[in-house]
Amino acid sequence: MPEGPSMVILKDEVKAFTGKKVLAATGNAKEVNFKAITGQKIVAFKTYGKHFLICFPKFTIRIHFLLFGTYAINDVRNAQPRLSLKFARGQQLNFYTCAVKTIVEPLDEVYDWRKDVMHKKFDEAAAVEAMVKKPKRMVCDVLLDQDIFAGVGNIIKNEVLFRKKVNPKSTIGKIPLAKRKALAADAVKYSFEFLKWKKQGVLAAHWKAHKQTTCPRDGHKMTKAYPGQTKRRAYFCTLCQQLYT
DNA sequence: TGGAATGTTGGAAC
DNA sequence: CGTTCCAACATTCC
Repeated sequence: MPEGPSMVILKDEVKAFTGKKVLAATGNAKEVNFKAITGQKIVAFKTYGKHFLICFPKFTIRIHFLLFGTYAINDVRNAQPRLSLKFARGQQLNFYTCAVKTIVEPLDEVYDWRKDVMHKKFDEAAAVEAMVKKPKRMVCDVLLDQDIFAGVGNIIKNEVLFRKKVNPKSTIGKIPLAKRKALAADAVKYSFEFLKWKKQGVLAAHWKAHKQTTCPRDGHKMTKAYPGQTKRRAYFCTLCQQLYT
C-alpha cells in the first residue's frame, strides 16, 4: 500500500465519495474525534507523498498506511478498523492498521506540494539541490528522504537506482550533477510508471532490481544489502550500477 | 514456522 | 538542548 502512487490509486478509487455526507464515523484510532466527523461532508480527497487526505470543511483526516495498512471500499475486512466511515445506502470506507491524524491547519501550511513526486507542482530543480544539502549521505537514504522526495518508497528507490545505473551505497556528494538530475527525474518518471503498472496489476512483473536475484542487464548476481542510515533492503548489481565515492 | 517486509515515530542515549 | 540511533508498532506472506 505505502508508496506515493498507491495513494493516488486510492484517491481515484474513492472519488465517488466526494461530496457525500458521513452518517457515522467509528474506529479505534486515537487522535480522531469521531463525533466531529459525523454529519460532515467530504469536500475532497488529496494525497501528499504517502499521506492519504480526507478533506472536510474545517479539518482534514490524514491517513498513513505505514508498512501494513489496508483499506476496504464498500466492504469489510476481518479486523477492527482504525477508521470507518458510513454513508447512505450502506456505502462505507474502512481503513485498517494505519496511522490516523487530524489536521486543523490549512493544508498549504502543512504541506509543501513541490516535494511530492506525484504532484504536478513537484519542483525537480529544488530536489536536485536539496539532495546535496547533506553531501555525505548515501544516495539510498537521500531517495527515501520524504522531505525531498515525498512518496518515494523502497521499491521506487531500488528501481530508480538500477535504471540510472547508480550503486545505492554511493555518496550523494560524489555523484555528478547530471546523474543527480537523472535520478530526480526518474524518481518522478518511475513513480508514474509504478502507478500505471499497479493499476494494471503488473507492477511486480516490471521489477528489474527489486526482489531480483539476477541482473536483467548482464546476468550478474544481484546483491541484497541493508545500506545507509535507513537500512532498507537494497537490491543492486555491482557490475552495472556505478559506485561513486 | 519464524523472519522479514512497499514505513515512521518517539524516546533513550550521547 | 540538539542530534542520532534503535526499539516498537503491526500484519501478511513465504
